Amino acid sequence: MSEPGLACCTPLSGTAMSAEQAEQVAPLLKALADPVRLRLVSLIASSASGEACVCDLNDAFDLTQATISHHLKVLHSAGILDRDKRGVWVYYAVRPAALTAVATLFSTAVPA
Amino acid sequence: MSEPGLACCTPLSGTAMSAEQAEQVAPLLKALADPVRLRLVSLIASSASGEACVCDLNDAFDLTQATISHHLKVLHSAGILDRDKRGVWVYYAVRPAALTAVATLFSTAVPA
DNA sequence: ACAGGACATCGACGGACGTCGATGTGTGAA
DNA sequence: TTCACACATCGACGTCCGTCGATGTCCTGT
Repeated sequence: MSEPGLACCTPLSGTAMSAEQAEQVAPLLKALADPVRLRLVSLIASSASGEACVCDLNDAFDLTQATISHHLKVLHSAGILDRDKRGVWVYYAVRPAALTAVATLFSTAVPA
Repeated sequence: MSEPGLACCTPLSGTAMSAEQAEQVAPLLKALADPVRLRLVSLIASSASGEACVCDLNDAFDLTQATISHHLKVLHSAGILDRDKRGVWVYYAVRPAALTAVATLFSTAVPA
């Protein structure tokens, strides 16, 4: 780490994101930072009923059912998807609060 | 992959995100899906002049200068940060288009 | 009770990621 | 020219991630 001998530029004024806040938001972004999971969320969100069962999601990808189940588990654990077992089938729905949280984060981050 | 023998639910109507679009947006989110990089962007964005030099950013973390330089390179390669070498020091600035792209992505993804 | 289907879990594999110490590169001052 | 400094790059290490095949669990007909 460099010593604070001389000031070369502005001292980063204003209230930036705290370390705790960053550690809290990063997992949410990490869950979305995957092409497959991004398409999964998009597919579910663009569905007419706002939800989708795993059987349809499986057919939309050239991936194993185990892999899709894994991705859905990641999205569910991150609080992005709601899980609802109805009989034999399992329906996933997008939790709007999670996505709007990300949207507001980046819309308020840049004041321009 | 399951055979489309019987329709169990809605066929995922509406225009969802394409595979190419997902492959294009995912790296941008992956670059932001890290607590350190999130704080870096936040620090630069909340700076009074809208930019920050690496020397100040180094002091804000308990990490090696090599690690900070690596994170800045990732953010720069993803098109999130602009790099401007001015004499001995290097200044990084947030590219607003990248952040607003993410914001609009998630604000339009959920129609509610 | 039994069989079959829908989905989750497990264990394993290859590759990518975050971090570090060491070294390289370019700039300004003495 | 020589030195010190700011920053980038390199090589290496441990860990996490995406994907798979195999297996387990739960539900529903028959």
